[in-house]
Amino acid sequence: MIAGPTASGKSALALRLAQAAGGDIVNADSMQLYADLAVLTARPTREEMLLAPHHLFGVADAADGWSVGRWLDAARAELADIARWRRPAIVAGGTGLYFRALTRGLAEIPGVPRAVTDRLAAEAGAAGELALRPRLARLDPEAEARIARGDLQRLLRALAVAEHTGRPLSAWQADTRATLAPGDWRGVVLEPPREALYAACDARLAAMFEAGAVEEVAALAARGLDPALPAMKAVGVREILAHLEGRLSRGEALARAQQETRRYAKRQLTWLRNQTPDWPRIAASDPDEQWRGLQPIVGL
RNA sequence: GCCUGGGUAGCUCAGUCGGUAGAGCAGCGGAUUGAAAAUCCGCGUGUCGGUGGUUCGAUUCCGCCCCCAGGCA
Repeated sequence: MIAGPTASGKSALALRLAQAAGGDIVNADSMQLYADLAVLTARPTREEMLLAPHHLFGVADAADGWSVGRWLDAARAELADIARWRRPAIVAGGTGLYFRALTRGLAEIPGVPRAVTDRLAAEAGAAGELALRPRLARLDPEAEARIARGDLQRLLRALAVAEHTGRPLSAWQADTRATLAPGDWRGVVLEPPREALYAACDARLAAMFEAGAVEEVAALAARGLDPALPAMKAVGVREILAHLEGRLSRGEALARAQQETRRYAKRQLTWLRNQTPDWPRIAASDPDEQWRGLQPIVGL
């Protein structure tokens, strides 16, 4: 498993490893899932994907919002398939929660119907967070205590699960078992110096604009999808949309998208630092150095 | 050269009737179990341009110097 912030070099390293080890690459990035966003999510190109088998890249439609659970099911199926061919699987991506679901597991909670979440969201809009908190405190005091004030997303999720399943979210979550056996995998984190990483983020966003990111978002916008869908919230979509609507110049949109990317990279670093402290680190930002750092870890 | 205004956090600025300073943005730290590129919480990070003087004490008052902007020559 190769984790790391955006623009740290995961894809290139995964490809190199796949070629050297005869392995398959499985995507662990929540946005590279969507077919509509090839440029803006820095998805591997067609040429790169021909160099080794790639799985779960661009397999979802933006109109269809995926979730950790859906990804986990798909990833398990792909991993089982790859194992059948006795090939090594290389899971690479930037979504920390996906790695967590794979290594530490994800609670098996029954799906909550759309009607329930819609109703709760409407209630939150009308009554506000403060009105819903006492309700959650009664149904799931543990979750209520844990969820920070203002975090409406988690509050509604906990409430939805408790009300719909009749069992507190914290109870479901306490049930979690690891998806993969501890000895079956190894993880590594790419952790380039902050300054180099931010420079790479900036350069890549500029390249994306040159490579058609604006046109890509224009096509996505033309579909008229629900702005609440995950794909509509990818970094850069919002900024480019503002540009297309004339609220930002192209240069301003680029600058803001670069800034949002840097912030995103920082959040990823925070996650990895605290959630995967036991995974070995590769601090280099140069691809060759990263490869040399990876070899002893995977025994090549 | 003269006049005026201004040099305070990375940036734009506020402020201190003399008791070592605070906003926004940027930045940093943290949380993270079906939206996770999401969502949320927390934190000022300073030779107050330099140098002398007055003072118990100067970023604040005074002198000189440097820099920036505008005006007059």
